[in-house]
Amino acid sequence: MKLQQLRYIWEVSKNNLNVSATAESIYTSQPGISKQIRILEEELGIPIFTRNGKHLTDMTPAGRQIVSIAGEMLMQAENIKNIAKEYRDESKGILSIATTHTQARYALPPVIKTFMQNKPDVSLDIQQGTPVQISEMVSQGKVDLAIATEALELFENLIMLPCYSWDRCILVPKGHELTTVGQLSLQDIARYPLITYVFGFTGRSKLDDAFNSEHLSPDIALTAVDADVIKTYVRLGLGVGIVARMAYDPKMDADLVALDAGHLFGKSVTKIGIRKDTFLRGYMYDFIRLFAPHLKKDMLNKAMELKDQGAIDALFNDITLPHY
Amino acid sequence: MKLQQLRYIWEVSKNNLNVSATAESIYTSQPGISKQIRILEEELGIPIFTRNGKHLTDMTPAGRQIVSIAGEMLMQAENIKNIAKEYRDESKGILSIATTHTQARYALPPVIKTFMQNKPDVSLDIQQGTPVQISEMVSQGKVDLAIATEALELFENLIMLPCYSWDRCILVPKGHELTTVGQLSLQDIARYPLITYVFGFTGRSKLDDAFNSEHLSPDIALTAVDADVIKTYVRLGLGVGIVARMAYDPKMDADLVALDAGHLFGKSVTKIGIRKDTFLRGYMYDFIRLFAPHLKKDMLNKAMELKDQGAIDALFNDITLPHY
DNA sequence: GTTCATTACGGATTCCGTAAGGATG
DNA sequence: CATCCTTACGGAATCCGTAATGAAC
Repeated sequence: MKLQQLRYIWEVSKNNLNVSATAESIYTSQPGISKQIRILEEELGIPIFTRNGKHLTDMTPAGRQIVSIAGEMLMQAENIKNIAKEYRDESKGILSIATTHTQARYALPPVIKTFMQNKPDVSLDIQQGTPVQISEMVSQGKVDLAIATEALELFENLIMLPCYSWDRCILVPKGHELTTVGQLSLQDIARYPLITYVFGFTGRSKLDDAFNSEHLSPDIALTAVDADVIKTYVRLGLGVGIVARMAYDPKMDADLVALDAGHLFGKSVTKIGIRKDTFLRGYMYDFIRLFAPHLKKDMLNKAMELKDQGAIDALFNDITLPHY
Repeated sequence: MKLQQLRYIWEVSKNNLNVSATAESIYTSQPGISKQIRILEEELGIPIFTRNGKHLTDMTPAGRQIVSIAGEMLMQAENIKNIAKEYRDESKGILSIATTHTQARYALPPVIKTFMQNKPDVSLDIQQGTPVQISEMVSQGKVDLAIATEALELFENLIMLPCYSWDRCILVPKGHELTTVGQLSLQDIARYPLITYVFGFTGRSKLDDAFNSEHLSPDIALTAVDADVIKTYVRLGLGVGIVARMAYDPKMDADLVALDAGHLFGKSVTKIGIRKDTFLRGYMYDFIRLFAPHLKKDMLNKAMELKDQGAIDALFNDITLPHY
């Protein structure tokens, strides 16, 4: 059994059982992979993949278990390499983060600015995607961290660390009728066409829940994946925007008014997702600490050791998160 | 990075950093190991071992972490092989158990007899040793299971499953004065020279605790690692024996009298120790079930998933163990 | 002087590429 | 017939043994 062989079965399983595509994605030859898989199956004495003639059609039950363990082993191999890198030069390295537009645009900039000043030898790699995409990326080890409000819970090999809570505000152009209403109600808002996030983005589900629980079916006129787009259409007078509060910038958005809506939709919590059993490099601790000051190194270690999300959540029970 | 290289550093670390001895123990050449370790260190860019000239003297901090992960990876490689074996032929295999004389001689025979009848294609390999030795064996993956009352808690990569509780009895020759006493007290016993287990064996510590708490310092005339030896000396009239109750066989030991001593020393619990994250073959579940009927497959899986001994103990809180 | 790790070197094996072959849909 | 996996084959790299070297205790 070779690590290389384990990598091949792992990669093939992540590429829809297509060996040719796998070969391309990892820059090697297709017969090479095919051969090594055969050798491994030979050594183990069982097939890992089921074949129909010359096509891989599925995985055997044993194959599934084996591939899953292989995945863990590959991660541990990465961990060993990272430990070595950390001891070689703890200031140098790469920090790759997958996140959503909302975070990258509104929550991360100050953190990243400070981080880059503090750790000039760490190069930052920020990937952007949908919540599901970024969760998958961190789950497969393609990035070190994911930062998101949604979807992280879908991958059970991740642990989630609460970072900050936030609520929403209503955006209207200056002079809009709603600015004259005191405390807004859902009914007030539901009278207007709404512009907000696409489903699955930036706490959109909380928003739907709130309207549903009051049996309102508002007119969602337009949805977008990010607040910049939403603001643009609010400016055009196409409707009332509902965005995360941190997306409203009093200076840049002086032509808009942000009305309080925290009481209408409740708080959402943005979390960092990390793959269980990952070796964290020193600068990763620092970055996390910058982003969420309550996540001190020992707190983080404690959370990483607990493999159970319930136990991790309990850890944070009596901590008040920063709120925006 | 090769699995072979990881195996080498792991084995060297388990052989007092002696490469020559390691080479012999795993039947390969010493320069081969030396070379591969150098190549690995070269690839990682850091030393794993510290050297004084040509002698390995210690491990670097990074090396310790790396070797520890390497150990986990090697276990996972074993797990993959075992999964394959299980699917190839679930009836065939080897079950290796490390245990103490007391278990092998008194607790295991009926279990093993039944098991061998049920699973004729599984060959049993019973290793005997001191509690510390057998705990170490299972901790290093040299056997599948350890069965013992003591020492398992010393190795933190093991989980312990309570199997049965037992207490002690006092052995005297027929007609001995003590047989006329009704309910025995520690004082009664402490008047005679005692013959019992060597320290570290078969719950010996509980025994010392009991005497200490009454400020008695009995005359321990003779200690032995097993009850058969103890009985022999009791027969010679050299003293009063204190052994585990299951070591008294009314038929074979008809010339001796067993006096109740459960109230004097309290219960001990015999446990099965298994390395965390081990893949258990089907017949292993069956064996454990035979030995400890309350350890059903789902119960066992639940316990194996919890990595924390405290949580495992909680699982068994409301279960009454079989008692001997 | 014995124990122990490293270096040197050669043969066997393994790995991985290209090219050709055969099955599937 | 386009896609995809397997087989065939050859060159390069790797692995692992023996023998020789040199440092540590």
